[in-house]
Amino acid sequence: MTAIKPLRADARRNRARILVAAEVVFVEKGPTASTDEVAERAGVAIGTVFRHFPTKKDLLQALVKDLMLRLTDEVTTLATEADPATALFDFFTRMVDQAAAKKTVVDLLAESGVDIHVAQPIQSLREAIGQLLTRAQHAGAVRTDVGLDEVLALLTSTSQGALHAGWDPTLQRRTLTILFDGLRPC
Amino acid sequence: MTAIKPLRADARRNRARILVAAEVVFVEKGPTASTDEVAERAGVAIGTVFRHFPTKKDLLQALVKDLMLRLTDEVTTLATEADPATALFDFFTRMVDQAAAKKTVVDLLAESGVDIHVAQPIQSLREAIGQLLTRAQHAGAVRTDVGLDEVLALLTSTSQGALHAGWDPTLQRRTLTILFDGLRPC
Amino acid sequence: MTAIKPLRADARRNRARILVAAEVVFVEKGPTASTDEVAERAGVAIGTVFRHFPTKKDLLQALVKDLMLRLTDEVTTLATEADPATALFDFFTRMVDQAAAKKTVVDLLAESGVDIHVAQPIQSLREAIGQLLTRAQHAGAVRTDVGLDEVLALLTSTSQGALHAGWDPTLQRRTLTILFDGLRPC
Amino acid sequence: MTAIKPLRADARRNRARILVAAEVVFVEKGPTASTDEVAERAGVAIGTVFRHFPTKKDLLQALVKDLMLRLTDEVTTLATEADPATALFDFFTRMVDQAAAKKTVVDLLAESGVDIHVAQPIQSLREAIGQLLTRAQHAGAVRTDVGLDEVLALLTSTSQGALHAGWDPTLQRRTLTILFDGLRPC
DNA sequence: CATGAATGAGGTTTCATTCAT
DNA sequence: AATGAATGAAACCTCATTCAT
Repeated sequence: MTAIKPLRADARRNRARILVAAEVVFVEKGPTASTDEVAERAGVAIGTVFRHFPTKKDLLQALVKDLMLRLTDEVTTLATEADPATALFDFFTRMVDQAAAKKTVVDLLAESGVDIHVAQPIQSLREAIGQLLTRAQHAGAVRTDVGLDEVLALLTSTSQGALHAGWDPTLQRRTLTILFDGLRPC
Repeated sequence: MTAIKPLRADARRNRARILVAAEVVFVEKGPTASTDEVAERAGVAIGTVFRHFPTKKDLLQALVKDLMLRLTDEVTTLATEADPATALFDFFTRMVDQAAAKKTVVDLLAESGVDIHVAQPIQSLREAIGQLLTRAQHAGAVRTDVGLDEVLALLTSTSQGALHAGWDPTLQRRTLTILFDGLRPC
Repeated sequence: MTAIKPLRADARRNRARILVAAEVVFVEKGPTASTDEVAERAGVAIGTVFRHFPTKKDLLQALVKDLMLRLTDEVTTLATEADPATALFDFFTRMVDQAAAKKTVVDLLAESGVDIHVAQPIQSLREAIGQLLTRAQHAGAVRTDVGLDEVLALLTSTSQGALHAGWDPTLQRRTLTILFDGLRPC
Repeated sequence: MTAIKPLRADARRNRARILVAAEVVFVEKGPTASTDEVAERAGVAIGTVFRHFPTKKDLLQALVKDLMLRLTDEVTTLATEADPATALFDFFTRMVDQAAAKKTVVDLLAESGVDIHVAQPIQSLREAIGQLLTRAQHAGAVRTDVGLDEVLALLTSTSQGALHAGWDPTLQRRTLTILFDGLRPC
């Protein structure tokens, strides 16, 4: 149980602005973009960035954690509210779309050799996606011999692939179609 | 048409050693590894690296070009000698295996924001893979409504995905199986 | 004549705690230790340190002043109550002992380029030691051609020397013995 | 046995210039002076300083080592050529004089928390001074119950003491006189 | 008065690239 | 052509000091 110290209003505001700025900057220039640039974009001084994230690594990790939490929320909603037969495919599609629009932080993480110490958020996401899969299988929309690991592997691969040049939306659909056909019972 | 100046024997030897060293180093540490380290590993002085490749970018591009040529050779052989029905899947599998073993240079390229000026080698590779695909389709092993672009997209995605932690060989096979099922006629 | 504003009870308490903390921290890490660390050790916020001591320099100076006052007290007691023939040597010995135990603030001062504006406390200490010397000379324990300046010079030198590695207590005694022999009449 | 790689002429020249500049700068401003300033004074770029001394610590240590070597030379000359009865006192006096003229690097070292890894040069110096002492004792100029450790302790103390404000040359002589009286047989 | 977040100059260090040897 | 020292911009990070809460 970690007692999280409540931050002062301005500090919390700055923390948020830094994370937003960091996402934008790193998405644009990759994880080698300078911390200075993040600070400038966030409209704070460089020292403020380092007060909140003592290391660049810490900043990247916080970014990942954040993204994971947002994703988990989204997936959980789908898992409880959407049509089981299509929810997994919908999520898959949405994720790849997002990845294509901006270099995901999952990617940043992979590229910058950050040691993953965000186990818990990742675990939550994994479980949420697991629900999607199970429900899709119960609904007969996905083969029962497909495991969560394969789904995740395909998801991350395709998301990252979508980042690279030359994937127009049409190509994405066609690629996903092939994948989905592989996942379907027949 | 560029007239290629014939290099002195020792110069050509050095060029080769640098490329080998660069591949090893960048595979190990990612594209942010220092050029110094490449030089040391190649057993030459840093100045020699820059004489052959005026820029780090140039070094990366040469690496990509090199890899493309090797891959094209391999694919061409498959396309003319192997069983049409399985050649595409074999190649696909082999490529993912290699990617899992070492960060491919395709990846390096993507990460370092290198402007792609290796059009020609890439084009050759593309065409060679196109042959594999066509022959597989003629042999009835692949759906005829699948295009070369989708195949390439899936190939690069999966290759890059294979780099990331947690893909044991078994997972790779299972993931590829799903993909291949998606590509097959039924 | 500076009218000293009476401080509120909590402010006075904080001031004292900061000084104690500063002595501990600077003794441990040298005068380059960060003011943050002093604040943390004192259990106050950084702003509180700067309210009491507008500058790091001020903090160092206050520390020196404090030490001088304590030393002067001690010497004055010796000068009025102890055996004249041994009081100087006793004091000398005690001071070197203390210096060996913890980096004196005199030393801190010297290292941090602080302009000496602690003239008055230093003057008092000087006079107190002067008394010790005079009385020792009257008692025939110290040569009469030795001046206060020399005594102070030897005192500070030896105190600082005692800080450096390799001065075990035995070596301190032997070194002081030589010094004292030099100070004695014959 | 460390094989010392012979440096290129310009590299050796730069190394020397950096050391000279460092001595000047650190003497003037203390060990907290910036490495940038050393570079500027040496007329080289900042990167050159760090090529020769990868860390500020390294630069300080090299400075110490250098000084030790020069001192050892000086002492050895005295030990073989000068009058045994006065050589020790001469050296002692000269060292204190130098210390008074410029903050010695021994002092810098002590202040900057540098781990001493200059054992060998220090040992040589120690031995050279030991010779001075032995010869002075044989010549009847120093008490035979005085050890090398005490002499060194007094030497470093007095040298450092001489750095601090208020030691005019006259005071130095008088202080040394007392010390020397303590060392002499009577 | 106390707090502690924000500031931003400045320090150390790295690294692609140039150039004298 | 090879060498490797020099360059210097830019990165990361620290810390004395200010100021809103």
